Amino acid sequence: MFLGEYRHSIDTKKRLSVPSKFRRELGGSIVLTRGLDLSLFLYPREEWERIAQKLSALPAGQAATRGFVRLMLAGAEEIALDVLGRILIPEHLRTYARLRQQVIVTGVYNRLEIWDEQLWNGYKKKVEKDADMLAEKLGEIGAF
Amino acid sequence: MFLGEYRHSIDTKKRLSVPSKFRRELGGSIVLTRGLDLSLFLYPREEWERIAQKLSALPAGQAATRGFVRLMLAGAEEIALDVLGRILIPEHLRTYARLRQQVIVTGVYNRLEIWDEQLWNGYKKKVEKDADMLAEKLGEIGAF
DNA sequence: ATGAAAGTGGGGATAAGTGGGAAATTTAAA
DNA sequence: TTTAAATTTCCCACTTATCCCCACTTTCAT
Repeated sequence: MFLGEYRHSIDTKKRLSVPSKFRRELGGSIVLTRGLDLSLFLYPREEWERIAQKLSALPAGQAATRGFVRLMLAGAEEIALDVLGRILIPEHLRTYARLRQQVIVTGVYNRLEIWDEQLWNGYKKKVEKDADMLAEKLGEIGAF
Repeated sequence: MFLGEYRHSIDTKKRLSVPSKFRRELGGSIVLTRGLDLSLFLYPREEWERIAQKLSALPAGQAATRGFVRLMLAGAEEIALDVLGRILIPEHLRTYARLRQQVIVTGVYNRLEIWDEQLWNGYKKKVEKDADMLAEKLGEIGAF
């Protein structure tokens, strides 16, 4: 399980160090994808294959579903860590997530998320505001 | 599994580089076909044969189905990569997909898609608008 | 304080994408 | 049938991006 929040920077060559704590669990084969809320998701390959299989099994007849599947699959990239544990972030994904130099890498259960630092801070603030409501929901599902 | 999004250009001789990442998996024998939503599909030969078989197995009773199947099968061309990994796009397919100079080549699970850049950008925007619905879908299938 | 590990930065080799000339082939026209 | 035009194929060259390697700095733990 991935846990923790790290502040890293993207260098002039579009490289980003994956926090060393995560590298072992990620394994050698990694998939970087378009995530939710303007973030990117990083999965170990096996985990991603589970998702890709489900996506590809959705009915291709409906235009909306087709578009969705297309966006998710085309928005994914199989990438590799370089010798020093860095990844190269493709242009279209960097654009999608509005990544600038400072980014946040967080562990979220079965994946990592990559956020632009400012978006992350804004998102956190917004979520904290809703904390009370969230607490209620959590109670409902029997957490805590 | 084909994944990713690449921006390439068609040169004055109607040639298009296939992203090198895809070449190995495509193999030597390739089929280029009229796709859905004004794109072209590119399949490894074996994969295409599977699909052609499915298409031809559809009930031919309904005129609409018959027409669709005919269009898909008739629009297919077997093509080859040149020494540098480029394909030559036949006139009628280039016209169908409205390809200009800048095109996007995407990996979508078992095929590649070729889009005119502007059409692709417009399509992405349209699909992204439905992000909320998409997120719900994601929850439904247990992805993420 | 010291050593080891992690993050950051950059030079240079290699590969990929792009463009164009010229030979070879095909098509059309005379 | 021959000639001319157009298209395709093969080849080579240029530019840009990616990969590999090394080195410096910072952080953390001993």
